[in-house]
Amino acid sequence: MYLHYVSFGTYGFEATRGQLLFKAQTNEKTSLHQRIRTDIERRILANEWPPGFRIPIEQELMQEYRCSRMTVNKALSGLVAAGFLDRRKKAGTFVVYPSGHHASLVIPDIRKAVLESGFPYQYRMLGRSERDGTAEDRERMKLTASSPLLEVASLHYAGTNCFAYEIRQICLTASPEAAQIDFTRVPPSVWLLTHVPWSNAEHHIDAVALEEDVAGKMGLLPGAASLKLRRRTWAEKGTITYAEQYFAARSLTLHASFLLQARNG
Amino acid sequence: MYLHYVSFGTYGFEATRGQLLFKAQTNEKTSLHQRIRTDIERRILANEWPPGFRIPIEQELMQEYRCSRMTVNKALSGLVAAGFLDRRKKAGTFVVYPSGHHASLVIPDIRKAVLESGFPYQYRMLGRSERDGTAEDRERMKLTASSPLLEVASLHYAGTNCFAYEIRQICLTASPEAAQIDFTRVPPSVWLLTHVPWSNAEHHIDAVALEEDVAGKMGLLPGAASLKLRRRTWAEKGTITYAEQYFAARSLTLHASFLLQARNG
DNA sequence: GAGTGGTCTAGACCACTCG
DNA sequence: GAGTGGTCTAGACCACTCG
Repeated sequence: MYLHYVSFGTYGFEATRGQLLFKAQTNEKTSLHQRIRTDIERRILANEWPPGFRIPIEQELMQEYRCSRMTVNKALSGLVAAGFLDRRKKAGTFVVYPSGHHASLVIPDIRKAVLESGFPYQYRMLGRSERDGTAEDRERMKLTASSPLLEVASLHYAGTNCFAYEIRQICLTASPEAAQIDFTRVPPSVWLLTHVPWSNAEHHIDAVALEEDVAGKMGLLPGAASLKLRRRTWAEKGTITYAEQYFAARSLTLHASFLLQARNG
Repeated sequence: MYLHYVSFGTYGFEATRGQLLFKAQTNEKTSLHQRIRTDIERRILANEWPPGFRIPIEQELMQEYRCSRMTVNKALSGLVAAGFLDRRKKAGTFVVYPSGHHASLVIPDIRKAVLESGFPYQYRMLGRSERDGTAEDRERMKLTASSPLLEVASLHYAGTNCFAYEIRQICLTASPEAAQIDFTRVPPSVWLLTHVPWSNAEHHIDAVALEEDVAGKMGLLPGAASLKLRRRTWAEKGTITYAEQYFAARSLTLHASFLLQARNG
């Protein structure tokens, strides 16, 4: 029964679908479960199977696509993970009602963002201090215990213009080696990325009017519009670092595209 | 060989791991492939298997976890989709070097965002017009052909404060019914969400200083900081709508959390 | 009770790509 | 050439939940 898709019949609706899928296969070398998934996704996006619609059960799809249950199941599981379908035992498989928008956001590396804008990148450390974490620090870093922190303030330039101001706290309990690093030469983000390679992050984005001290450091007027990014980064052992970055208005645009994942709920 | 995990031995490293996995199973009723996935993910996050590391081949993992190849494969495929692993035939399976940050962003429904802030929500349409799309419209809406557009400007209030100003174009070729809708009563976003339920979207986020006309409509001073969201929405047949939304500074914060999907690249 | 999905197995053939 | 992953099958047992 291998290469079963070659032996599709040529009459009836199911045969037609089979033919179409086979053509797609010869062109793109996609796997059968992938083609089934794409086909069902297309029906949903074209509103042929609208939200709330109960799609055929696995047994019927097995017949339509002439394949085993595991293959249909793989396609449907992907569509569940992608938020298109909801499956309930006994009840069946339903097209999800979309709610709100979810998107996949690329949080740019500042250096990369500057270079992509066509300007030379320059980094300058403004200040560095070690101190014990305050209650406020523990709150925003979600630390359970007090910890010494390393605080680094820095500026990032695109050519002669200030691109971003950054103030960052690094938890020295989680990353004691950070105390030894010369952050006048290496931006903390770069060192952290190579030092703590696998981590989770949580971001908050809003627009603010710059306060006088930050505006002064950035060479902008107080009250200037700025995109503010707050990021907490953590790994297995807890929070590693918390950073606040201020971008001059229009210097940075975040792009977020449609995200299949987590679309339901 | 069903319930094979009950019959794990009690000596040696593999047996120990089996025991741990079994315990997790009895507590949480998670499936075997899910437990394998979580276990490998933990090893990666704990840097036990650092970036670049070649993890054991499927045959070895089958032995370690005492299961079939399909089960191991399902776990590993999930980790590939999540961006943790990279698989190459003959070469093996490797832990990915993370590059940049990706996050899952929730794009809030304005009405929902206002109500969640604890204020009553109010909507007011400012203007409505039909016109032919200009070259600029076609550019930002990515329309291939000229089309009549419906343009709706509106304000969204949180209590007595302006929460957002929105200007939206709806492609009347894609959604001719929109011409008949009374948008003084229904916000376009609400009508579109129920009318065109499955669609894709692309967002751009930046901070701007409000220009005089927009600031005036929002009851703010010119130059005030604002989070600007541009969204293009499309489905099978092409672009449906393009919207620009201005949020008063600090009225809206976007939250983006770590996204496993698409972390590599 | 019975329909439906969730998961797992043992085995198979194959494609890719490293060396 | 050979190691490794990619995919698919046919069948099985089971859990959930609808009615």
